[in-house]
This record gives sequence, structure tokens and C-alpha cells, in this order.
Amino acid sequence: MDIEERIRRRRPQVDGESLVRDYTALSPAAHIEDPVDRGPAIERLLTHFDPVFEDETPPPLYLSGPPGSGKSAIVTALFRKLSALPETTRPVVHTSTRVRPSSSPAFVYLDSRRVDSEFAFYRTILDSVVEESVPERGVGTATLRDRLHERRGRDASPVVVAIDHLDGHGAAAETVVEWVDGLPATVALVGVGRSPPSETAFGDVAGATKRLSPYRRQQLADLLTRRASLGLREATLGHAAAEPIVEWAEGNAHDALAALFVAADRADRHRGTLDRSDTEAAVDRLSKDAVALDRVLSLPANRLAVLRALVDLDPAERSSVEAATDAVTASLSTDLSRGTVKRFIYEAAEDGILDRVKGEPTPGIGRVPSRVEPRFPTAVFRRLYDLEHE
DNA sequence: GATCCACGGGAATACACGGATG
DNA sequence: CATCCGTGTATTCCCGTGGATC
Repeated sequence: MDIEERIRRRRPQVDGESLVRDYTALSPAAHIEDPVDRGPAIERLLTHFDPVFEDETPPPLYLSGPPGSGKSAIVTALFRKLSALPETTRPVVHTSTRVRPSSSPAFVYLDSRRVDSEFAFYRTILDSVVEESVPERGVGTATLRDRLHERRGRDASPVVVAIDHLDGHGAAAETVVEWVDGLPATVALVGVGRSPPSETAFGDVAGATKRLSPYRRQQLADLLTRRASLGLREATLGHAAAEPIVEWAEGNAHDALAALFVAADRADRHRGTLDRSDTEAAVDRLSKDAVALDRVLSLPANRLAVLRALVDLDPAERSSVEAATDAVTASLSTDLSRGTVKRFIYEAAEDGILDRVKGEPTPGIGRVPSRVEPRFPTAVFRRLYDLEHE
């Protein structure tokens, strides 16, 4: 699939009248280039990382904040910009005595949910810092760590590594802290997580912290308007229409965007304009304690495929884990065994991605089976998943 | 031959329930 | 009546194996 094809798929043009121009712009799991209303926090991070442009390593920084407060949004946007900066416009302060580093600092963003082993940790960092390709197998963890250290000799430019989602769903914060010990001293770190610094292992090693507060109403309204203008055919989100979402989301941008997504979808099917009835319906339909979509979407491909099949099952097929396993296994294009599918379902439930509710006690005997219910907005999940897969 | 890790698969454990036992 | 037992399922836990790569 080439890039044009990808772009075409993202712009539904069934009849040229479609309200939604770009679903990714509405996605709660995607981040836009310029986060709305988070200037001061960005300034804070920039100030903290100033020294790396002078070839010095600032202490680890821990960025925390409640769900949907813009942590990932800020870090991804900032890192994207910083890595893309042409050499000459980088905020380097030249002094007459200092020789300019031969190459500039690298910025690496890691999601601890995907980078969840020591091997993967070192490999990902090394891979983004070094030109030659880094092996994915057949080489030991220690080898990669050594290569990271050797790099120092040739090119001492600092590396800034952000590790997102230190919330216990990926690698545990304590484990990450251990991995960090193995890094060269020229690596600067940003840990990102929900817990306040005092409640996470990363807080102990951090030399600086920054805590985000939930979005205020006006900020959330701005954010929704902004996303709507990017994703919808016309700037069709008025104040009145946005209000129910703003009220409901309680400062959580993820939830607000999920609601906007659902509302836009509904409006698209009905009239083609988005009004208050759509946002009210969306808010009504969504659950406040759902799992964040980016967490679902960051699961490994096979597990995602199982979930994708699962959300299409009718209630009868989901009446027990056993039944769901059969139905999913049958509809899956990949060739996972029954046992593995079943394990994936149980593990997803264990992770809180699915809910297990007691099912019908069978007239016969044995332990009562439970059926599984997705704990994430399935409509949004379906759309986003399908966008990425043919 | 070494290495990582996703799968597979089975053993161990938990639960439900009726009936037997103390 | 309380507890234990046996049977049948559901769920959890754990670890060996093999593919893919170097």
C-alpha cells in the first residue's frame, strides 16, 4: 500500500458529501502537530532540555498528569518537531569557545506498552540513534547495550529518550528504571505517566517533575473545535453542539475526542451536519470508565485481530468465553490456535480491556461461564482498526 | 550455534452444585 | 446443619518449543 493509497482510504468520498474528511484527525489515539492550549508545559520541557544542545545531559524529568491531560500529545508533538528541525534552526546557543557538536541531539519516543522487554528497550534506542540497521534477533541484550555505550566514542551527541505510559500496563516503572541504569550517561530521560511522582518508581530517580492538570472547559472546547476543523468537511462544531461533550468529559481530552468521533459518525449517517443531538447521543452511549483507545490499539497485531473479530460477534456468540473463542477462531484470517485465542481473551479481560460478566448458568453442571464485553468504544475501535488494515 | 519471543498446550487451581457424610 | 467429596467446567499459570534472524 503506497502513501497515496493510504491517504485516499482515510478520506471517505462515498458520495462527496461525507461530513468526515479525516477520521485520524478525530481519533482519540492520535496526536496532532500543535497541541491546543499547552504552551506553558511545552516551554517547561524545552527549558529543561536546553542543555542537550550544549552537549550536556539534564537530569531525568518526570511528566505526570491524569488521563487525557495531554501528556502524550505534548511529548510526541515536541519530539517530532525537535527531530525534524534543520540543523541551522535548532535552538543551539553558540559560544566562541565551544565547538559545535558534529551531529545534533537525537530525540526518541518510546511507548512502554510496546517496548516491554530489556532487549526491545535497548534495540529501539540504538536503532533510532545509529544509521546502520540493528538486528531484531540472534543477538544478545548485552551486545546491544554495549553498542550503545561504544557509540559514545565516535559521536557523543546527547540522546533524549521519552518513555511513555509508565502506568503498569506496559513495562513496570521499576523495571524501566533498571533498564535505564544500563544506559550511557549521555542519555537524557523523560518518564511519562499518570501517577504523581511520589507514587512511582520513576519519581525517585527524576531530578525534575512537571504535573499537568486536566483541561479546563474552555480548553477542551478549543481542542474539540480544532480537531473538528481538521477532521470535518466544514467547521461544523458549534458551541452549543460541543457543550454536552465538554460537560461530560470532565477535562479528559481522550474521552472528549472519542465522543466527538462517535457524534461525527452519527451525524454522517443521519443528516450530514453535526448538531447538539449528535453530541448528546454520543455522550449517552459512551462509558466514562472505558479503557483508553490508544492502549487497545497499541496491542500486538494478533491480539488486535482477535479483538476486532470479537467486536463483530453477535450476543449469542459472546455468551461464553468458549463460544467466543470458537467464533473468533473461525472468522480469523490468521491461523491462531483455539488455545491461543482463548488465552488472549482471558488475558484481555485480566488487563481490563474486556469485562467478564457472569453468564447464564447452564442447566447441567459445572462452573458458570462468563461472557465478555468490550470495555472500549467499539464503534471507534472498528473504524480506526479498519483504516489501518486494508 | 545463539538469541528473542510469540505460540501452543497442558498442568494446576478455582468454582458450582448435588449428594454423601459426620 | 456444616463439611467434605466427586464430577464437570472455567480460569489461571507456567514453561518448552520452534520460527526467524544474526
